[in-house]
Amino acid sequence: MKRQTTTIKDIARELGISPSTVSRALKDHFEISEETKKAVRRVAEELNYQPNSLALSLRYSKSNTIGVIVPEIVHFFFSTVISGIEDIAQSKGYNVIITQSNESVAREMMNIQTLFNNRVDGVLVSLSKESFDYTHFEAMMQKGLPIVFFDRVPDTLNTSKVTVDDLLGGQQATEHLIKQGYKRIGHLAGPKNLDITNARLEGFRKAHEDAGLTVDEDLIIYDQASNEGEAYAAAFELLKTKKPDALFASNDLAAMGAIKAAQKYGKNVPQDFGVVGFSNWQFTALTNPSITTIEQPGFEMGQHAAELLIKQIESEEEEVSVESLKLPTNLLARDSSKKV
Amino acid sequence: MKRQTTTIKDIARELGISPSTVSRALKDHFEISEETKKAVRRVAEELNYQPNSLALSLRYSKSNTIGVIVPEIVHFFFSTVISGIEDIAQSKGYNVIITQSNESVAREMMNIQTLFNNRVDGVLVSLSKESFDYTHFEAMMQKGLPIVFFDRVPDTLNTSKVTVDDLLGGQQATEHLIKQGYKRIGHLAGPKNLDITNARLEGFRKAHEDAGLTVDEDLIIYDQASNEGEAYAAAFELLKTKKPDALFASNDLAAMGAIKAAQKYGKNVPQDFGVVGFSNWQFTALTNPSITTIEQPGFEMGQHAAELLIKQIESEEEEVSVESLKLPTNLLARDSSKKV
DNA sequence: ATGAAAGCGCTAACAC
DNA sequence: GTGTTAGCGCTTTCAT
Repeated sequence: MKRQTTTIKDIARELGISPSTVSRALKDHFEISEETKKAVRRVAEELNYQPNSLALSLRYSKSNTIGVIVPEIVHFFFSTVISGIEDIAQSKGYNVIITQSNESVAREMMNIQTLFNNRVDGVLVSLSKESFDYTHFEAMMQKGLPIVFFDRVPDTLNTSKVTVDDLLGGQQATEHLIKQGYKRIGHLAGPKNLDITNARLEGFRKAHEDAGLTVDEDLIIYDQASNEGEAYAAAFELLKTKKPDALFASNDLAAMGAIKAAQKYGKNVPQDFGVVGFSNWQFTALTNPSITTIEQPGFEMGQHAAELLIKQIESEEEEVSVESLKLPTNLLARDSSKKV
Repeated sequence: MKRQTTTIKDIARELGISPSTVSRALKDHFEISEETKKAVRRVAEELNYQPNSLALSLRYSKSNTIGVIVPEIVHFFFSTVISGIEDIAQSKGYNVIITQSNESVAREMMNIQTLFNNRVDGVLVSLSKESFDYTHFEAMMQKGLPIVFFDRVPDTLNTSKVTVDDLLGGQQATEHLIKQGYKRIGHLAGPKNLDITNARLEGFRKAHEDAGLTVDEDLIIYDQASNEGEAYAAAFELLKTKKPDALFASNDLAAMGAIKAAQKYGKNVPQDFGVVGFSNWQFTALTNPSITTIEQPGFEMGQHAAELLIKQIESEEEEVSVESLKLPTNLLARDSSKKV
């Protein structure tokens, strides 16, 4: 079925004037007589005229669309970010095209290419887990495509990024446990080579330092936190050999493992054993009242990333400004005071 | 920063031929000499030519983009549907623009208008809770915009719809409980005026009938299932007065309420009290091992909806074909056999 | 086998 | 104050 549309020409013909006059009248151009303007507006209304954005995009070489590449949409954190992106985009008159990499670099490369070909004005990217090489993004940026990264950002690329303040988060989490009276806090950390692992650990150390405590290095376990089972085993072993009185888990699955290990070990969580976990998955926070959660501000991240990108798109500067934002985390505390 | 692009003209200039020849060569037109084609392809490759999709869209009045309106993106079910939509769209060369209504009709009307103005080729819609009037969609459809509804569909509009087979789901859920040995099954139903409420109830009755059981109407509670607290109260009251041995909850929050009420009442779930709940939120299924869940096939729904829409978009017919699909639900059974 | 020209819908410099 | 024209990038009819 053919779509019926009225164009500027239709209005012009109707009124016996030229298309350019109509165009100007619709934009309230100062050289057009009030009379003509009124007439044009009336007819436009009558015929239910809607400007053709495709024509505009072509004319201005600007699509007013931004692209997004996320590892997966079906993920609480990323869909929250998308929501934040939508929020800003909408308010600034941009459409949002969502694509997902499914954690594959190949898909990621396809996506960025597709988005570029579809003339998006800029792209927001959170890297797939496989992405250690960023040349496909670099190439696009060199072609003049503005890209802002969020959450999972490239370490080397000189570009705008929005991330979570992991140091602060690590500190908040640890402080919380210390405040509850816990002193021997185990740490189920991520892989040693990851920036976030180290930032969170730094926060962990800082909190200890601030409280006048020393960190027992034996209580830090690296790279055993990628799933619940692994974390469970690591936590149980830790409990047996090093007797921590609380656990800091680097993600929510690890936190689940930690809790189960503590319970298995005879601990009462959260009454006599504290667990705090980073989460971008919301499940822990919502469903497990025993875990104190460090919440990642997804919506705000989306907002900030979109704002940065649009600023870059609309900037006249030849030289792109590079900004790095670190958003504060949020502590969702549970009542888990250690019984003294 | 200006975006550099090579156009067909650049290739033409480079080779000293006309743009139209280049265009034809690139489409492997039979009247172009093999020699020219080769040269064109070579230069296109060299200059990294990418067709301008905006120009194409304008030329063909087809954007190869479909719009989506969901109540909210941050919702397991809807993000799953979106994922399914992406899947099909991608494979058929369509972009997807996502918008959310945030459960407001006003936003919904804005969204459909925006999408229309942005020349999407068709739209997939799941209605907001506020939407009982569908004239804004009807108007668009009359203008020739293909629309396919999914999950929350309009009852009156004559249009393609994709939904879940609630009757089957209700039946599956009930059968499951009956098979476990439960005989007095309470039913926390939705509002009486909703189609899904009645379909699920019908399945509930059918399962009873098939098993030679009669339904005790007193065990059916309407419209007290919209949140956990409400459901809890209703379930507790039901337990006290009507002594059911199992509960069928019309959604996952209600299921949570039902479980808590049963536990409060001294029941052991799932050992001596069965609970089954519909879920499009996944939380129950993933996190509460006591609830048997009727899963709604989100991904498949997205796929089917997108397929239907694209078929409609690409159909040459003047008359749009209206199809209604009901997708089978999936029972995620838990081990909750009644101890006999 | 290839080129010139018109047009998708809109805008803006340049007429008058 | 309004019309004419050219052009955004591409395709396609009509010439040659």
